Amino acid sequence: MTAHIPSAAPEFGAARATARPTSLTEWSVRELRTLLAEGAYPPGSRLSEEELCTRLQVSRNTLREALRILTHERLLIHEHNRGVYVRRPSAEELADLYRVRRLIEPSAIREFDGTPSRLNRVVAAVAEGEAARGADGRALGTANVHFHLAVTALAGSARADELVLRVLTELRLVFHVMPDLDDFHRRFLVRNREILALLERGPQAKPDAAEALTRYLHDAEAELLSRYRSLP
Amino acid sequence: MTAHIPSAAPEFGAARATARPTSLTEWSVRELRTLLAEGAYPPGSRLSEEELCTRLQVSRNTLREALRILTHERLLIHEHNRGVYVRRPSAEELADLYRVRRLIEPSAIREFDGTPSRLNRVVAAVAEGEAARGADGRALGTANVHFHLAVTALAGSARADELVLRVLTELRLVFHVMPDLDDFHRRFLVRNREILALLERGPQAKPDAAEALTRYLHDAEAELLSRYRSLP
DNA sequence: ACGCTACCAATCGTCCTACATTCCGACATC
DNA sequence: GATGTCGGAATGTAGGACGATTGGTAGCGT
Repeated sequence: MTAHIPSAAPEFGAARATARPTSLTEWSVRELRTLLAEGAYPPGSRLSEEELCTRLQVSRNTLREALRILTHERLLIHEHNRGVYVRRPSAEELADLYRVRRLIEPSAIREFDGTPSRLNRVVAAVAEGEAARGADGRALGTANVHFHLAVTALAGSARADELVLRVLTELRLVFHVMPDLDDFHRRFLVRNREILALLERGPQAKPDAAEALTRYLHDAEAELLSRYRSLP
Repeated sequence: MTAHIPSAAPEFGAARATARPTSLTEWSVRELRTLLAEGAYPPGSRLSEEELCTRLQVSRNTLREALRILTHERLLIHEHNRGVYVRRPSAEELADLYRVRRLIEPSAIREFDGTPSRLNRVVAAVAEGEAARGADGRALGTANVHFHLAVTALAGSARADELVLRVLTELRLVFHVMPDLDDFHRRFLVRNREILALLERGPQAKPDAAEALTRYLHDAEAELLSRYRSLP
Protein backbone atom coordinates (compact mmCIF):
# COMPACT_ATOMS: atom_id res chain seq x y z
CA MET A 1 0.00 0.00 0.00
CA THR A 2 2.85 2.34 0.57
CA ALA A 3 3.53 1.79 -3.07
CA HIS A 4 5.46 4.70 -4.41
CA ILE A 5 4.56 7.54 -2.19
CA PRO A 6 6.83 10.34 -3.25
CA SER A 7 9.33 12.00 -1.06
CA ALA A 8 6.86 14.54 0.22
CA ALA A 9 4.62 12.07 1.94
CA PRO A 10 2.78 13.25 5.00
CA GLU A 11 2.56 9.82 6.48
CA PHE A 12 -1.08 9.61 7.31
CA GLY A 13 -1.55 8.14 10.71
CA ALA A 14 2.11 7.39 11.19
CA ALA A 15 3.71 7.18 14.58
CA ARG A 16 5.44 10.28 15.81
CA ALA A 17 8.91 10.79 17.12
CA THR A 18 10.62 9.26 14.15
CA ALA A 19 14.28 8.51 14.45
CA ARG A 20 16.38 11.29 13.07
CA PRO A 21 17.50 10.32 9.61
CA THR A 22 20.53 11.45 7.72
CA SER A 23 19.19 14.88 7.01
CA LEU A 24 17.91 16.94 9.89
CA THR A 25 16.12 19.27 7.53
CA GLU A 26 14.13 16.49 5.91
CA TRP A 27 13.40 15.05 9.27
CA SER A 28 12.08 18.42 10.41
CA VAL A 29 9.92 18.66 7.34
CA ARG A 30 8.34 15.30 8.00
CA GLU A 31 7.93 16.07 11.65
CA LEU A 32 6.25 19.38 10.97
CA ARG A 33 4.08 17.92 8.27
CA THR A 34 2.85 15.33 10.68
CA LEU A 35 2.15 17.94 13.29
CA LEU A 36 0.18 19.96 10.79
CA ALA A 37 -1.74 16.96 9.51
CA GLU A 38 -2.66 16.12 13.06
CA GLY A 39 -3.85 19.60 13.67
CA ALA A 40 -1.32 20.37 16.36
CA TYR A 41 -1.25 23.88 14.97
CA PRO A 42 -4.65 24.89 13.68
CA PRO A 43 -4.92 26.85 10.46
CA GLY A 44 -4.24 30.51 10.96
CA SER A 45 -1.92 30.06 13.90
CA ARG A 46 1.46 31.58 13.79
CA LEU A 47 4.56 29.44 13.98
CA SER A 48 7.35 31.02 15.93
CA GLU A 49 10.76 30.09 14.67
CA GLU A 50 12.19 30.10 18.12
CA GLU A 51 9.48 27.93 19.56
CA LEU A 52 9.82 25.39 16.78
CA CYS A 53 13.57 25.36 17.16
CA THR A 54 13.31 24.33 20.76
CA ARG A 55 10.46 21.96 20.05
CA LEU A 56 12.28 20.13 17.28
CA GLN A 57 15.71 20.69 18.72
CA VAL A 58 17.18 22.00 15.52
CA SER A 59 18.95 25.21 14.72
CA ARG A 60 17.20 28.14 13.17
CA ASN A 61 18.98 27.60 9.87
CA THR A 62 17.77 24.06 9.60
CA LEU A 63 14.30 24.99 10.67
CA ARG A 64 14.03 27.78 8.14
CA GLU A 65 14.99 25.44 5.35
CA ALA A 66 12.22 23.13 6.47
CA LEU A 67 9.75 25.98 6.65
CA ARG A 68 10.62 27.03 3.14
CA ILE A 69 9.75 23.61 1.88
CA LEU A 70 6.44 23.47 3.70
CA THR A 71 5.61 26.92 2.48
CA HIS A 72 6.33 25.74 -1.01
CA GLU A 73 3.88 22.93 -0.42
CA ARG A 74 1.29 25.49 0.52
CA LEU A 75 0.88 24.13 4.00
CA LEU A 76 2.23 27.35 5.43
CA ILE A 77 2.22 30.89 4.28
CA HIS A 78 5.13 33.17 4.67
CA GLU A 79 4.48 36.80 5.45
CA HIS A 80 7.62 38.76 5.04
CA ASN A 81 9.02 40.05 8.31
CA ARG A 82 6.02 38.68 10.10
CA GLY A 83 6.57 34.98 10.18
CA VAL A 84 4.97 31.82 8.90
CA TYR A 85 1.40 30.85 9.57
CA VAL A 86 -0.48 27.65 9.11
CA ARG A 87 -2.35 28.12 5.91
CA ARG A 88 -6.03 28.62 6.07
CA PRO A 89 -7.36 28.12 2.57
CA SER A 90 -9.97 30.60 1.46
CA ALA A 91 -13.25 29.46 -0.03
CA GLU A 92 -11.89 30.29 -3.46
CA GLU A 93 -8.88 28.13 -2.80
CA LEU A 94 -11.05 25.34 -1.56
CA ALA A 95 -12.87 25.54 -4.87
CA ASP A 96 -9.58 25.47 -6.69
CA LEU A 97 -8.52 22.36 -4.86
CA TYR A 98 -11.55 20.58 -6.17
CA ARG A 99 -11.04 22.04 -9.60
CA VAL A 100 -7.63 20.40 -9.84
CA ARG A 101 -8.95 17.18 -8.50
CA ARG A 102 -11.62 17.16 -11.17
CA LEU A 103 -8.94 17.74 -13.74
CA ILE A 104 -6.78 14.89 -12.59
CA GLU A 105 -8.67 12.13 -10.88
CA PRO A 106 -11.25 11.40 -13.58
CA SER A 107 -8.48 11.69 -16.12
CA ALA A 108 -6.53 9.09 -14.24
CA ILE A 109 -9.44 6.71 -14.60
CA ARG A 110 -9.64 7.36 -18.31
CA GLU A 111 -5.94 6.67 -18.67
CA PHE A 112 -6.06 3.48 -16.63
CA ASP A 113 -4.47 0.72 -18.64
CA GLY A 114 -5.95 -2.17 -16.71
CA THR A 115 -2.90 -3.13 -14.67
CA PRO A 116 -4.37 -5.40 -12.01
CA SER A 117 -2.08 -4.34 -9.18
CA ARG A 118 -3.28 -0.79 -9.57
CA LEU A 119 -6.88 -1.78 -9.41
CA ASN A 120 -6.09 -3.87 -6.36
CA ARG A 121 -4.90 -0.83 -4.60
CA VAL A 122 -8.29 0.75 -5.10
CA VAL A 123 -9.93 -2.41 -3.84
CA ALA A 124 -7.79 -2.28 -0.74
CA ALA A 125 -8.62 1.36 -0.18
CA VAL A 126 -12.35 0.71 -0.41
CA ALA A 127 -12.01 -2.17 2.01
CA GLU A 128 -10.07 0.03 4.39
CA GLY A 129 -12.81 2.60 4.23
CA GLU A 130 -15.53 0.15 5.02
CA ALA A 131 -13.51 -1.27 7.85
CA ALA A 132 -13.26 2.23 9.25
CA ARG A 133 -16.95 2.91 8.92
CA GLY A 134 -17.46 2.98 12.63
CA ALA A 135 -14.28 4.86 13.37
CA ASP A 136 -13.78 8.55 13.94
CA GLY A 137 -13.36 11.26 11.38
CA ARG A 138 -9.64 10.91 11.12
CA ALA A 139 -9.67 7.24 10.20
CA LEU A 140 -12.45 7.85 7.72
CA GLY A 141 -10.60 10.78 6.23
CA THR A 142 -7.45 8.76 5.93
CA ALA A 143 -9.27 5.95 4.20
CA ASN A 144 -10.76 8.43 1.80
CA VAL A 145 -7.36 9.86 1.09
CA HIS A 146 -6.10 6.39 0.32
CA PHE A 147 -8.97 5.81 -2.03
CA HIS A 148 -8.28 8.91 -4.03
CA LEU A 149 -4.58 8.26 -4.07
CA ALA A 150 -5.26 4.79 -5.34
CA VAL A 151 -7.53 6.11 -8.05
CA THR A 152 -4.93 8.63 -9.09
CA ALA A 153 -2.30 5.93 -9.14
CA LEU A 154 -4.31 4.20 -11.85
CA ALA A 155 -2.65 6.57 -14.26
CA GLY A 156 0.78 5.43 -13.20
CA SER A 157 2.27 8.87 -12.97
CA ALA A 158 4.49 9.61 -10.04
CA ARG A 159 4.01 13.33 -10.48
CA ALA A 160 0.26 13.05 -10.57
CA ASP A 161 0.38 10.95 -7.44
CA GLU A 162 2.42 13.53 -5.68
CA LEU A 163 0.24 16.37 -6.80
CA VAL A 164 -2.91 14.72 -5.55
CA LEU A 165 -1.19 13.85 -2.32
CA ARG A 166 -0.36 17.50 -1.88
CA VAL A 167 -3.83 18.63 -2.72
CA LEU A 168 -5.35 16.20 -0.28
CA THR A 169 -2.93 17.28 2.40
CA GLU A 170 -3.95 20.84 1.78
CA LEU A 171 -7.56 19.81 2.04
CA ARG A 172 -6.81 18.47 5.45
CA LEU A 173 -6.19 22.01 6.54
CA VAL A 174 -9.74 22.79 5.55
CA PHE A 175 -11.02 19.83 7.46
CA HIS A 176 -9.28 21.03 10.56
CA VAL A 177 -11.48 24.08 10.75
CA MET A 178 -14.71 22.26 10.03
CA PRO A 179 -16.52 20.32 12.72
CA ASP A 180 -18.51 17.14 12.32
CA LEU A 181 -17.06 15.75 9.17
CA ASP A 182 -17.49 12.15 10.19
CA ASP A 183 -20.79 11.91 8.45
CA PHE A 184 -19.47 13.77 5.44
CA HIS A 185 -16.72 11.23 5.00
CA ARG A 186 -18.94 8.29 5.77
CA ARG A 187 -21.42 9.14 3.09
CA PHE A 188 -18.74 9.06 0.45
CA LEU A 189 -17.71 5.55 1.35
CA VAL A 190 -20.69 4.29 -0.58
CA ARG A 191 -19.71 6.22 -3.62
CA ASN A 192 -16.17 4.95 -3.39
CA ARG A 193 -17.52 1.45 -3.69
CA GLU A 194 -19.75 2.42 -6.59
CA ILE A 195 -16.84 3.82 -8.49
CA LEU A 196 -14.81 0.74 -7.77
CA ALA A 197 -17.65 -1.40 -9.09
CA LEU A 198 -17.60 0.54 -12.33
CA LEU A 199 -13.86 0.20 -12.57
CA GLU A 200 -14.08 -3.53 -12.12
CA ARG A 201 -16.51 -3.73 -14.99
CA GLY A 202 -13.68 -3.18 -17.41
CA PRO A 203 -12.50 -0.58 -19.90
CA GLN A 204 -15.87 0.13 -21.47
CA ALA A 205 -17.16 1.38 -18.14
CA LYS A 206 -14.29 3.78 -17.64
CA PRO A 207 -16.19 6.82 -18.91
CA ASP A 208 -18.98 6.04 -16.49
CA ALA A 209 -16.52 5.69 -13.64
CA ALA A 210 -14.83 8.92 -14.59
CA GLU A 211 -18.12 10.70 -14.71
CA ALA A 212 -19.25 9.28 -11.41
CA LEU A 213 -16.05 10.54 -9.87
CA THR A 214 -16.59 13.95 -11.38
CA ARG A 215 -20.05 14.17 -9.87
CA TYR A 216 -18.65 12.90 -6.60
CA LEU A 217 -16.12 15.70 -6.54
CA HIS A 218 -18.69 18.27 -7.48
CA ASP A 219 -20.97 17.19 -4.68
CA ALA A 220 -18.21 17.11 -2.13
CA GLU A 221 -17.09 20.56 -3.14
CA ALA A 222 -20.59 21.96 -2.97
CA GLU A 223 -21.20 20.58 0.47
CA LEU A 224 -17.88 21.67 1.85
CA LEU A 225 -18.16 25.11 0.32
CA SER A 226 -21.58 25.78 1.70
CA ARG A 227 -20.50 24.72 5.14
CA TYR A 228 -17.19 26.51 4.84
CA ARG A 229 -18.82 29.79 3.97
CA SER A 230 -21.03 29.65 7.02
CA LEU A 231 -18.10 29.44 9.38
CA PRO A 232 -16.91 32.11 11.80
CA MET B 1 29.14 45.49 4.72
CA THR B 2 26.86 47.60 2.64
CA ALA B 3 24.42 44.79 2.84
CA HIS B 4 21.45 45.49 0.64
CA ILE B 5 22.01 48.52 -1.46
CA PRO B 6 19.83 47.64 -4.38
CA SER B 7 21.41 49.66 -7.13
CA ALA B 8 25.05 48.76 -7.08
CA ALA B 9 25.45 45.10 -7.88
CA PRO B 10 28.36 44.39 -10.17
CA GLU B 11 26.74 41.63 -12.13
CA PHE B 12 28.30 39.17 -14.48
CA GLY B 13 27.74 38.97 -18.16
CA ALA B 14 24.47 40.45 -19.26
CA ALA B 15 22.79 43.08 -17.20
CA ARG B 16 20.56 40.64 -15.45
CA ALA B 17 20.62 42.58 -12.20
CA THR B 18 16.99 42.33 -11.36
CA ALA B 19 16.16 44.72 -8.61
CA ARG B 20 16.47 42.97 -5.33
CA PRO B 21 13.01 42.68 -3.87
CA THR B 22 11.98 42.50 -0.30
CA SER B 23 13.10 38.94 0.16
CA LEU B 24 16.62 38.01 -0.83
CA THR B 25 15.75 34.35 -0.78
CA GLU B 26 12.93 34.76 -3.25
CA TRP B 27 15.12 36.91 -5.39
CA SER B 28 17.76 34.22 -5.39
CA VAL B 29 15.20 31.63 -6.36
CA ARG B 30 14.06 33.66 -9.33
CA GLU B 31 17.59 34.43 -10.31
CA LEU B 32 18.63 30.82 -10.18
CA ARG B 33 15.53 29.67 -11.97
CA THR B 34 16.32 32.04 -14.78
CA LEU B 35 19.89 30.84 -14.95
CA LEU B 36 18.70 27.27 -15.13
CA ALA B 37 16.09 28.00 -17.75
CA GLU B 38 18.72 29.72 -19.83
CA GLY B 39 20.95 26.75 -19.54
CA ALA B 40 23.70 28.57 -17.70
CA TYR B 41 24.25 25.36 -15.78
CA PRO B 42 23.59 22.34 -17.96
CA PRO B 43 21.77 19.36 -16.48
CA GLY B 44 24.04 17.16 -14.47
CA SER B 45 26.41 19.90 -13.42
CA ARG B 46 27.10 20.40 -9.80
CA LEU B 47 26.28 23.66 -8.11
CA SER B 48 28.80 24.71 -5.55
CA GLU B 49 27.31 26.60 -2.67
CA GLU B 50 30.33 28.76 -2.34
CA GLU B 51 30.43 29.66 -5.99
CA LEU B 52 26.76 30.56 -6.05
CA CYS B 53 27.13 32.61 -2.91
CA THR B 54 29.72 34.81 -4.51
CA ARG B 55 27.89 34.89 -7.81
CA LEU B 56 24.58 35.96 -6.29
CA GLN B 57 26.16 37.89 -3.45
CA VAL B 58 24.07 36.24 -0.81
CA SER B 59 25.02 34.35 2.29
CA ARG B 60 25.15 30.62 2.43
CA ASN B 61 22.05 30.45 4.59
CA THR B 62 20.01 32.44 2.16
CA LEU B 63 21.33 30.48 -0.74
CA ARG B 64 20.55 27.17 0.88
CA GLU B 65 16.95 28.21 1.43
CA ALA B 66 16.74 29.05 -2.24
CA LEU B 67 18.29 25.75 -3.21
CA ARG B 68 15.78 23.90 -1.08
CA ILE B 69 12.96 25.51 -2.97
CA LEU B 70 14.40 24.73 -6.36
CA THR B 71 15.05 21.18 -5.29
CA HIS B 72 11.45 20.95 -4.25
CA GLU B 73 10.52 22.13 -7.72
CA ARG B 74 12.56 19.28 -9.12
CA LEU B 75 14.89 21.57 -10.97
CA LEU B 76 17.76 20.43 -8.79
CA ILE B 77 18.55 17.28 -6.97
CA HIS B 78 20.06 17.20 -3.58
CA GLU B 79 22.52 14.48 -2.75
CA HIS B 80 23.20 14.40 0.92
CA ASN B 81 26.66 15.56 1.83
CA ARG B 82 27.51 15.78 -1.84
CA GLY B 83 25.76 18.89 -3.01
CA VAL B 84 23.06 19.91 -5.40
CA TYR B 85 23.10 19.14 -9.09
CA VAL B 86 21.07 20.41 -11.96
CA ARG B 87 18.52 17.75 -12.56
CA ARG B 88 18.84 15.61 -15.59
CA PRO B 89 15.55 13.84 -16.02
CA SER B 90 15.78 10.19 -16.93
CA ALA B 91 13.88 8.78 -19.87
CA GLU B 92 11.35 7.38 -17.45
CA GLU B 93 10.88 10.80 -15.94
CA LEU B 94 10.52 12.36 -19.33
CA ALA B 95 7.74 9.88 -19.97
CA ASP B 96 6.17 10.81 -16.67
CA LEU B 97 6.23 14.47 -17.55
CA TYR B 98 4.16 13.72 -20.61
CA ARG B 99 1.92 11.42 -18.64
CA VAL B 100 0.95 14.25 -16.33
CA ARG B 101 0.48 16.57 -19.21
CA ARG B 102 -1.87 14.12 -20.84
CA LEU B 103 -3.78 13.94 -17.61
CA ILE B 104 -4.19 17.66 -17.25
CA GLU B 105 -4.10 19.52 -20.51
CA PRO B 106 -6.83 17.63 -22.34
CA SER B 107 -8.85 17.70 -19.16
CA ALA B 108 -8.50 21.44 -19.08
CA ILE B 109 -10.04 21.61 -22.52
CA ARG B 110 -12.93 19.43 -21.44
CA GLU B 111 -13.55 21.65 -18.45
CA PHE B 112 -13.38 24.87 -20.44
CA ASP B 113 -16.48 26.87 -19.73
CA GLY B 114 -16.27 29.15 -22.75
CA THR B 115 -14.97 32.26 -21.07
CA PRO B 116 -13.81 34.38 -24.00
CA SER B 117 -10.81 35.95 -22.32
CA ARG B 118 -9.38 32.51 -21.71
CA LEU B 119 -9.78 31.52 -25.30
CA ASN B 120 -8.18 34.77 -26.32
CA ARG B 121 -5.11 33.83 -24.44
CA VAL B 122 -4.80 30.74 -26.57
CA VAL B 123 -5.30 32.84 -29.66
CA ALA B 124 -2.52 35.14 -28.57
CA ALA B 125 -0.21 32.23 -27.88
CA VAL B 126 -0.79 30.75 -31.30
CA ALA B 127 -0.12 34.12 -32.88
CA GLU B 128 3.05 34.44 -30.87
CA GLY B 129 4.16 31.07 -32.10
CA GLU B 130 3.60 31.88 -35.71
CA ALA B 131 5.37 35.18 -35.31
CA ALA B 132 8.33 33.27 -33.95
CA ARG B 133 8.34 30.76 -36.77
CA GLY B 134 11.59 32.04 -38.15
CA ALA B 135 13.22 32.53 -34.80
CA ASP B 136 15.55 30.24 -32.92
CA GLY B 137 14.69 27.31 -30.73
CA ARG B 138 14.36 29.32 -27.59
CA ALA B 139 11.72 31.69 -28.93
CA LEU B 140 9.83 28.78 -30.44
CA GLY B 141 10.03 26.86 -27.21
CA THR B 142 8.80 29.83 -25.24
CA ALA B 143 5.87 30.31 -27.57
CA ASN B 144 5.00 26.66 -27.20
CA VAL B 145 5.14 26.97 -23.46
CA HIS B 146 2.76 29.89 -23.65
CA PHE B 147 0.39 27.90 -25.78
CA HIS B 148 0.21 25.04 -23.34
CA LEU B 149 -0.09 27.37 -20.39
CA ALA B 150 -2.94 29.11 -22.14
CA VAL B 151 -4.66 25.82 -22.83
CA THR B 152 -4.26 24.79 -19.22
CA ALA B 153 -5.62 28.11 -18.09
CA LEU B 154 -8.86 27.25 -19.86
CA ALA B 155 -9.73 25.26 -16.78
CA GLY B 156 -9.34 28.29 -14.58
CA SER B 157 -7.41 26.54 -11.86
CA ALA B 158 -4.47 28.36 -10.37
CA ARG B 159 -2.99 25.13 -9.11
CA ALA B 160 -3.25 23.43 -12.45
CA ASP B 161 -1.60 26.42 -14.06
CA GLU B 162 1.23 26.24 -11.64
CA LEU B 163 1.66 22.53 -12.02
CA VAL B 164 1.88 22.74 -15.78
CA LEU B 165 4.29 25.62 -15.52
CA ARG B 166 6.48 23.47 -13.35
CA VAL B 167 6.28 20.53 -15.64
CA LEU B 168 7.15 22.64 -18.63
CA THR B 169 10.04 24.18 -16.78
CA GLU B 170 11.27 20.72 -15.97
CA LEU B 171 10.92 19.80 -19.61
CA ARG B 172 13.23 22.63 -20.43
CA LEU B 173 15.95 20.73 -18.66
CA VAL B 174 15.43 17.95 -21.14
CA PHE B 175 15.59 20.34 -24.01
CA HIS B 176 18.90 21.64 -22.79
CA VAL B 177 20.56 18.33 -23.45
CA MET B 178 18.98 17.77 -26.84
CA PRO B 179 20.32 19.47 -29.93
CA ASP B 180 18.37 20.72 -32.91
CA LEU B 181 14.95 21.14 -31.43
CA ASP B 182 14.05 24.08 -33.61
CA ASP B 183 12.38 21.86 -36.11
CA PHE B 184 10.71 19.85 -33.40
CA HIS B 185 9.10 22.95 -31.99
CA ARG B 186 8.28 24.37 -35.36
CA ARG B 187 6.34 21.35 -36.45
CA PHE B 188 4.04 21.62 -33.49
CA LEU B 189 3.08 25.17 -34.32
CA VAL B 190 0.75 23.80 -36.95
CA ARG B 191 -0.90 21.53 -34.49
CA ASN B 192 -1.30 24.37 -32.02
CA ARG B 193 -3.32 26.19 -34.62
CA GLU B 194 -5.38 23.11 -35.38
CA ILE B 195 -6.29 22.70 -31.75
CA LEU B 196 -7.19 26.34 -31.51
CA ALA B 197 -9.44 25.96 -34.55
CA LEU B 198 -11.27 23.14 -32.82
CA LEU B 199 -11.60 25.17 -29.66
CA GLU B 200 -13.10 28.04 -31.57
CA ARG B 201 -15.70 25.75 -33.00
CA GLY B 202 -17.48 25.73 -29.69
CA PRO B 203 -18.32 23.30 -26.91
CA GLN B 204 -19.37 20.41 -29.11
CA ALA B 205 -15.88 20.25 -30.57
CA LYS B 206 -14.21 20.09 -27.18
CA PRO B 207 -13.81 16.32 -27.20
CA ASP B 208 -12.13 16.54 -30.57
CA ALA B 209 -9.82 19.25 -29.34
CA ALA B 210 -9.00 17.27 -26.24
CA GLU B 211 -8.25 14.22 -28.30
CA ALA B 212 -6.13 16.14 -30.75
CA LEU B 213 -4.11 17.45 -27.84
CA THR B 214 -3.72 13.97 -26.45
CA ARG B 215 -2.34 12.72 -29.75
CA TYR B 216 -0.13 15.78 -29.92
CA LEU B 217 1.35 14.96 -26.55
CA HIS B 218 1.78 11.33 -27.43
CA ASP B 219 3.63 12.21 -30.60
CA ALA B 220 5.83 14.74 -28.90
CA GLU B 221 6.70 12.27 -26.20
CA ALA B 222 7.50 9.54 -28.68
CA GLU B 223 9.78 11.74 -30.69
CA LEU B 224 11.56 13.17 -27.70
CA LEU B 225 11.95 9.78 -26.09
CA SER B 226 13.42 8.14 -29.12
CA ARG B 227 15.88 10.95 -29.53
CA TYR B 228 16.58 11.14 -25.84
CA ARG B 229 17.44 7.47 -25.61
CA SER B 230 19.97 7.78 -28.39
CA LEU B 231 21.97 10.39 -26.57
CA PRO B 232 25.46 10.01 -25.08
C1' DA C 1 -12.02 60.38 26.43
C1' DC C 2 -10.12 60.01 21.76
C1' DG C 3 -6.67 60.00 18.40
C1' DC C 4 -2.00 60.56 17.13
C1' DT C 5 3.04 59.97 17.79
C1' DA C 6 7.09 58.18 19.44
C1' DC C 7 9.28 54.72 21.56
C1' DC C 8 10.12 49.64 22.78
C1' DA C 9 10.23 44.85 22.76
C1' DA C 10 9.84 40.87 20.02
C1' DT C 11 10.91 38.66 15.65
C1' DC C 12 12.36 38.15 11.38
C1' DG C 13 15.99 38.50 7.61
C1' DT C 14 20.57 38.09 6.66
C1' DC C 15 25.25 37.42 7.41
C1' DC C 16 29.16 35.32 9.69
C1' DT C 17 32.05 31.95 12.01
C1' DA C 18 32.83 27.47 13.68
C1' DC C 19 33.19 22.72 13.52
C1' DA C 20 31.78 17.79 12.88
C1' DT C 21 30.76 14.77 9.19
C1' DT C 22 31.26 13.01 4.86
C1' DC C 23 33.14 12.36 0.45
C1' DC C 24 36.76 11.94 -2.86
C1' DG C 25 41.03 11.69 -4.76
C1' DA C 26 46.07 11.06 -3.81
C1' DC C 27 49.36 8.49 -1.98
C1' DA C 28 51.28 4.54 0.25
C1' DT C 29 51.28 -0.38 1.02
C1' DC C 30 51.03 -5.07 0.01
C1' DG D 1 46.74 -3.86 -9.53
C1' DA D 2 43.90 -4.01 -5.48
C1' DT D 3 43.37 -2.28 -1.01
C1' DG D 4 43.96 0.80 2.83
C1' DT D 5 44.85 5.24 4.76
C1' DC D 6 45.27 10.22 4.94
C1' DG D 7 44.16 14.99 4.03
C1' DG D 8 41.71 18.52 1.64
C1' DA D 9 37.34 20.23 0.38
C1' DA D 10 32.54 20.81 0.63
C1' DT D 11 28.40 20.02 3.00
C1' DG D 12 25.35 19.86 7.39
C1' DT D 13 24.26 22.03 11.44
C1' DA D 14 24.79 25.05 15.27
C1' DG D 15 24.87 29.42 17.22
C1' DG D 16 25.68 34.30 17.58
C1' DA D 17 25.28 39.02 15.91
C1' DC D 18 22.73 42.86 14.35
C1' DG D 19 19.90 45.80 11.30
C1' DA D 20 15.07 46.09 9.82
C1' DT D 21 10.26 45.59 10.42
C1' DT D 22 6.22 45.16 13.03
C1' DG D 23 2.78 45.50 16.62
C1' DG D 24 1.83 47.25 20.79
C1' DT D 25 2.01 50.71 24.39
C1' DA D 26 2.82 54.71 26.94
C1' DG D 27 2.46 59.35 26.63
C1' DC D 28 1.12 63.57 24.58
C1' DG D 29 -2.02 67.02 22.65
C1' DT D 30 -6.65 68.50 21.69
